[in-house]
Amino acid sequence: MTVVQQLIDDGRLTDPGSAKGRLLAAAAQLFKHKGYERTTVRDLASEIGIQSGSLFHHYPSKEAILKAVMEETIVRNTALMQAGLSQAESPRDKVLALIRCELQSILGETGEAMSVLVYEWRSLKPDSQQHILALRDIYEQLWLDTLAEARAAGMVQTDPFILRRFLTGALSWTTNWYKADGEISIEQLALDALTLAVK
Amino acid sequence: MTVVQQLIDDGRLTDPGSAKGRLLAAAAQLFKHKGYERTTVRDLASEIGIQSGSLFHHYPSKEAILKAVMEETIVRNTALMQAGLSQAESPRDKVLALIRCELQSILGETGEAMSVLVYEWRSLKPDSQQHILALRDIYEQLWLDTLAEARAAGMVQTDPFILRRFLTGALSWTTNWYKADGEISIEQLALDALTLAVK
Amino acid sequence: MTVVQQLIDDGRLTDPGSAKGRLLAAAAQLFKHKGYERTTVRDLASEIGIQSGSLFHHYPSKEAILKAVMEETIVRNTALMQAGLSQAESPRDKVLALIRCELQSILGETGEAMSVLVYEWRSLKPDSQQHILALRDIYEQLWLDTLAEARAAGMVQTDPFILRRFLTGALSWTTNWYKADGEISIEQLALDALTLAVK
Amino acid sequence: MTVVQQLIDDGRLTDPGSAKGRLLAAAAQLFKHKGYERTTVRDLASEIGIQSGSLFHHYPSKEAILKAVMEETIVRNTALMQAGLSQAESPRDKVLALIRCELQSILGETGEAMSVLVYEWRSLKPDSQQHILALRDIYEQLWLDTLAEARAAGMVQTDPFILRRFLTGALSWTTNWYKADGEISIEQLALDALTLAVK
DNA sequence: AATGAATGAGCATTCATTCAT
DNA sequence: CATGAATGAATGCTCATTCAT
Repeated sequence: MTVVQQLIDDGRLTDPGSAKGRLLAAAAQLFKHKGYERTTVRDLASEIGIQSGSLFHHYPSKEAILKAVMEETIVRNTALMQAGLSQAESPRDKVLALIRCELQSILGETGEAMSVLVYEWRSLKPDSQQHILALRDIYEQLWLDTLAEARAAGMVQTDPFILRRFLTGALSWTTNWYKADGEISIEQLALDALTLAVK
Repeated sequence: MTVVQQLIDDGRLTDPGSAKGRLLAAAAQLFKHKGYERTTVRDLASEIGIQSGSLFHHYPSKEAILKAVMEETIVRNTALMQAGLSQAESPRDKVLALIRCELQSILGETGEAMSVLVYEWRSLKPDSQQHILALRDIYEQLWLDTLAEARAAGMVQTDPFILRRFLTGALSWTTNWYKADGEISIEQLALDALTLAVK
Repeated sequence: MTVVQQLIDDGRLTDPGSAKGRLLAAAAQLFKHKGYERTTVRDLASEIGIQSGSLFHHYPSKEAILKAVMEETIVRNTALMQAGLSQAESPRDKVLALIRCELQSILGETGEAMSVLVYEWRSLKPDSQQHILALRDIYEQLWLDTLAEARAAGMVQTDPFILRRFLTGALSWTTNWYKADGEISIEQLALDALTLAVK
Repeated sequence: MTVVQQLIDDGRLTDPGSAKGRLLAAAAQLFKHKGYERTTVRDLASEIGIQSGSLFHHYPSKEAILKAVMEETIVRNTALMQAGLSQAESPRDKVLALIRCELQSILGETGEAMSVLVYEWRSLKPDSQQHILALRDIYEQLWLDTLAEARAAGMVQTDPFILRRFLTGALSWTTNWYKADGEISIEQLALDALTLAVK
C-alpha cells in the first residue's frame, strides 16, 4: 500500500479519509450499481451525509465527479501495475503480474471505480474523455510492451493489440459474475486467465 | 436468413419492415450509441417519424421497448446459434461456430441490439430481468454444453463456466473497438478468439 | 387596431387570445413588475393556469419568452408608428405623431412589454440581442428620418441622434411615474414632450 | 473634491480607500454591468479579494450593499449639486449647473452607482426604498426649486414636475449610449440638454 | 476580521406518460 | 392509430447566508 500512500502524499490521489475521498468512494459504488445517469446528486450527497447543494463545494458538476473517479482509478492502477511489474522477471511472470493486478483492481476494494471506468465512458464529456484517454494510454502501453515481450519470447501467437483487447473484455467482465466469497480465489482466476493468453 | 424468417413467420420475432420492427431497430441503435437513459422517447419517435405520444400505442412504456429489444435479440441469436451448431461436427468446429455466431451478432447488422443486451441490463426492471434471464439460460446452455464437450475431448483445461465467462467478456468487448472497415475480418477475429479457448 | 390585426393575420404577431399570446401578455406584466430575474417560470405558468413544465411546450426557455416579448413589441410598435406617420403631414405633426405613438406604447395596454424592452436588455443572450437590434434599427430609423426632416425645416437645432436619445430616455421614463388616472392626459403629455424637442 | 472629502470626514460617506469603500465601488460596477440579481456575493467578494463569507462581516446582506451604494450615491450627489448651485447666479446657470452635475454623476467616475440607483430600484426591500426615498426627496427638491425659479423668470413653460421627470429620464438614459471617448464632451451634452429645458 | 465548508430553499429545465381530439 | 398539449415529479445546479474554527 506504500505505492498508493506515496501518490496521496504527492497529491496525485485524494486521501480516502477526506471528505472528497469519501465522496469519490461513494460515487464509484453508486455509479457502478445504479449507473451514472440513474444516480442523482441527491443520492450521492445523502450517501456521505451532506446536502445535495454541498456537493458542488467539492466538485463543480456531477460529471466532474465521474471524471475524478475515473482519473483516480487510472492513476492508482497504473502505479500498482508498475510496482507489480517491477517484481516480475520472466515474460510469463510479467503477464501474470498484469493480469493479477488488473483483477485485483476490478474485484477488490476499488473494483467499483474500475467498473465505472469501463462502463460509464459515454457519460463523460468529450473534453474529459480526451483527458482520461491520455492517462489510459500510459496504462495500456504497459500491457502492450509486456505482451510484445511475451510474443518475442514465442509464448504468444496472437497480435498483442488484439490479445490485449480480448483480455480487457474478459477481465473487466468478471465484475459481473465473480463472487469473492465463492470457491475460486482471485489468484486462481488469474492463472486461468493466463492460460487464455499464453500457452 | 431462413432461420430468422421462420421466426418472423412464427410470430416469435417482429417483422423488421413493420412499424414495430423499425422502432426496435431504431431503439437498438439509439440505446447503444447514447445509452438507454440518455435516449428520450422523443428521440425514438422522431427516428421513425411519429410523435412521442404515439409510441405508447405500440409499447406501454419506454422500458418495454428496451425489454423487447433484448428479448428479440436473444430469441434471434439463440436460433442462429442452433443453426450454426447443427452444421459443425468436431468439438473444435462447434466452439468456432459459437464464437463466429456470437461475433456476427455483436459486430454485424444487429450488433447494436446485442450491445444493449449487455450494457443496459441495469435499466431493466427486476421483473423484466427475470424474464430475459430465462431466455438467456437457453442460450448459455448451448455454450456450456459445447465447451463441456470440448473439455471431454481434452481440448480445454479450464472449467467451462469460467471459460464461458471469459469469452463472454472478450467477445462482447469487441463492440467497443472492432472496426468493420479495418484490416481484420470477423472470421479472422473468430479464429484468434478460438486460440484463447482451445489449444 | 386594423394594423395590429393585419400583423396577426400575417403571422408576424401572436394572437393575444391564443395560449402563446396570453403567455406573452402575462410575461410582459410580470417581467415589468418583478423584473425578469425575479420572475420564475412557476410565476409565469401559474399566471396563465398551467404547470411550469408545460411552458416549455410553447417556448424552449425562459429567455426565449423574454425575446418573444421584445420582438413582438418592436414589430407592433414599428407598424403603429408607420401608420401614425402616414397620417401626419407637417414635420411638426410627424414628430408629434411619433411621440404620441411611443407614449401610447409605453403607457397603454402594451406598456409593460415596452418597459421590458427597455429595462431587461441585459438579460438577453448576445444572439438574441443581435436579432432584436436589427428590428430596433428599423424602428429607430423612422425617428431619425423624421427628426432630420424637422431639422431641415429649421425646427430643431440639436443633432437628431442626440435628440432622439434624450427623447428615448424622457419618454421611456414616464412608465415610472405617469398615472393614467391622474390629471394629465397622454395627449397633453405628448404636447409637453413636443416642446422639449422643437421650438 | 473638497465637498466629498468633508462628507468622508463627517462620516456621512465611506472612505473609498477603505475595505468597505472598495466594496461599494466594486458593487456599483458589478451591479451596473451585470445587474443586481445576476451579481453573486462571490463575484463581489472575489472582486475585492476576500471570500464570500467574509462579506457578511461588513454588511448583513447583499441587499444592504445595494442600499448602501444607493444611499452613498444620493448623499454625495446632493452635496455636489448644492456646491454646484452655490456658484451659479442666473436661473439659466443654475439649471445648467444641475444638468452638468447630474451628467457628471451619471457619466463620470461614480456613474455606475448612479445607474444602479435608477435601474435596480425594484430589488430594494420596501423598507429600504422608504429610506432612500427620503434622501432622494432632498435631492429632487433642489431640482424643483430651481426649475420653479426658471419658470418664474419666464424661461420655462412646462410644469416643473413634468419637466423634471422628462429630464430625469433623458439624463439617466445617457448611461446607455454616451461614450466618454467619443466626439462630444459632457459639457456640450449638458448644453444640448439645457436647450431641451429652456428656450 | 477572515475562512471555507455546509446549508437548504429555490431555480430552469427535462421527460415519460396521459388523454381529449 | 396518431396527434400534440399538458402533466408533475424529478434533475442538476445556484446562491445568499451561517457558523465553527
